[in-house]
Order: sequence, then structure tokens, then C-alpha cells
Amino acid sequence: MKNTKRAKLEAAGWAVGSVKQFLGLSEADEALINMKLGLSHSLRARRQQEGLSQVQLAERLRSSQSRVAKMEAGDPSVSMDLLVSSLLLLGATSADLAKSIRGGVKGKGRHAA
Amino acid sequence: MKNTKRAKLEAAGWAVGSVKQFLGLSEADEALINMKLGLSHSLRARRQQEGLSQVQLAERLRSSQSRVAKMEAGDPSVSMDLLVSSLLLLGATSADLAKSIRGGVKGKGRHAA
DNA sequence: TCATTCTATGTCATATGTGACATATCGTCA
DNA sequence: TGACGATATGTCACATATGACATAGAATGA
Repeated sequence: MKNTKRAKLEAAGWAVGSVKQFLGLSEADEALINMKLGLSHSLRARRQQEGLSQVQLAERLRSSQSRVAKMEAGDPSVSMDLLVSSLLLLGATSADLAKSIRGGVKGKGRHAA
Repeated sequence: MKNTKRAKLEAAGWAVGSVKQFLGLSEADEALINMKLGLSHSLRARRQQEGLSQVQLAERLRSSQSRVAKMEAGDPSVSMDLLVSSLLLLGATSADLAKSIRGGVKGKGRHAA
């Protein structure tokens, strides 16, 4: 993963999938990104659900606010492992994660195709 | 992740979950490991389905035989990202992955509790 | 027995991810 | 306006994952 524009575009609310051929993304790359974005959004949703700030969540995860921000932004520098283990620490079940992964990005995107 | 005995035990066919308190594993750690094992097994299943050797699969993935072996063995050194992207390259869909993740290890384990 | 093929395991240099820090942006309230 | 809290972004030292290589074990066939 190199291109950073990608994540920015997507985090900015693009309908994911629309940027596929735009950059040289393979189907697999695209799918992986979608899955990660699904997890990112789940993470933010759960955090807000619990009424936590990024700082508070970072404490629970024994991480830092900046990393939490990056997780939620779908930054290419965050691994799926980190997203998943964070969600698990927030109480998500395997079934929850499966849903996030399968559904990819759920939030009604602006610019929807 | 540090302990390597863990993966060995599990790869050896233990009913996953039975080793939980045995080592100092949190629920989250355990869940993550289960998910990874589910993916590992899916990978092996798909490879065999296609009649590929580990060497052949490694070529497709632009990786090496040893890493494929480690992926399939559930070695702690392999990331979820690698497992997932490998499965995607093998043609798995998001739904397939969701299933593997949700179900964790599927194979009827010996030593079942 | 020896070859051959496939898989497992250990090690290493390099690539990538991570937490931490600084700093910027944004919104809200006085 | 300024101050405050929350979030975003860039950078860096250190940790971990990765591909590659060597080598060992296991299974099969001659």
C-alpha cells in the first residue's frame, strides 16, 4: 500500500468502489480497502456509542489519540489486525466483525453512484 | 503476540478455546486468534481445492513457500492483512471471508472439549 | 536404498506498522 | 476575540511482519 490520496478520498466520503479503476487498483486491493473501511467505521460508531473521546479510547487500547484518529480515518498505515483487535476490546463479537467486513462501508455515502 | 507455543498447540489440532486460560490470554486475544485460524484453514482449503502446491500458491501471491506454510499453520508472525489479501487473490469474496471469520476454526477438532 | 515432491521450521535483511509527540484545524462557549 | 476540548496530520524511533534462503521432515515411487 503506497498511495495515500486514496484513503483521503475515501475518508472524505466517496462512495467506495468508485475510485477503483481511477487508480491502478486490483479487485483484491479494492476489496481489502473496503473491508478496512467497514471496520474503521464500526470503530468510530462504537466509540461514539460509548460516548468516548479518541483520547479515552486510546487509553483503553493502550495506544495514542493520533493512532485512533488514523484508524477511524482509514489511514493506509493501520493494519487490519489493529482494527480488529481494537474492535474486540470494545466488545465487538466475531459476528459483529463479520458483518462489518462483509458489508464493507455501510454509511450512506454522499456521491453514491 | 509473543508466545509461539500457542500456535503450535492449535495448529496441532486442539479445539481452539480450550487453551484460553491456560496461557494468559484475554478474550480479545483469543477471539483474534480464532479468526486468524479460521482464515488459515480457509486458505489451505482453497489452495487444495485448486490443486496447487504451496510453491505454486506462493508464486501467485508473489511470496515464498515458507510464508505460505506459516500462513496455513497459523503462525503468529503472519498478519491478518496477509491472510485476507491472500484469500482475496484466491478468489474469495467478502462474504466468504466474513464466514471464515465468524466461524473461526470450523474443522471438527480432535480433543474437542 | 535413493530420488523426487511437498511441507515445516529457523534465520535474517529489509519493509511496514505502531505509539508517541508536536502541531494544526475545527467547533463551541464565554 | 480568546480559551478550551476534540479531532486531524506529519514525523520519528522502535517493533513487528515479510520474502527469501537454507534445511529438515514426510510421503511416494523406482
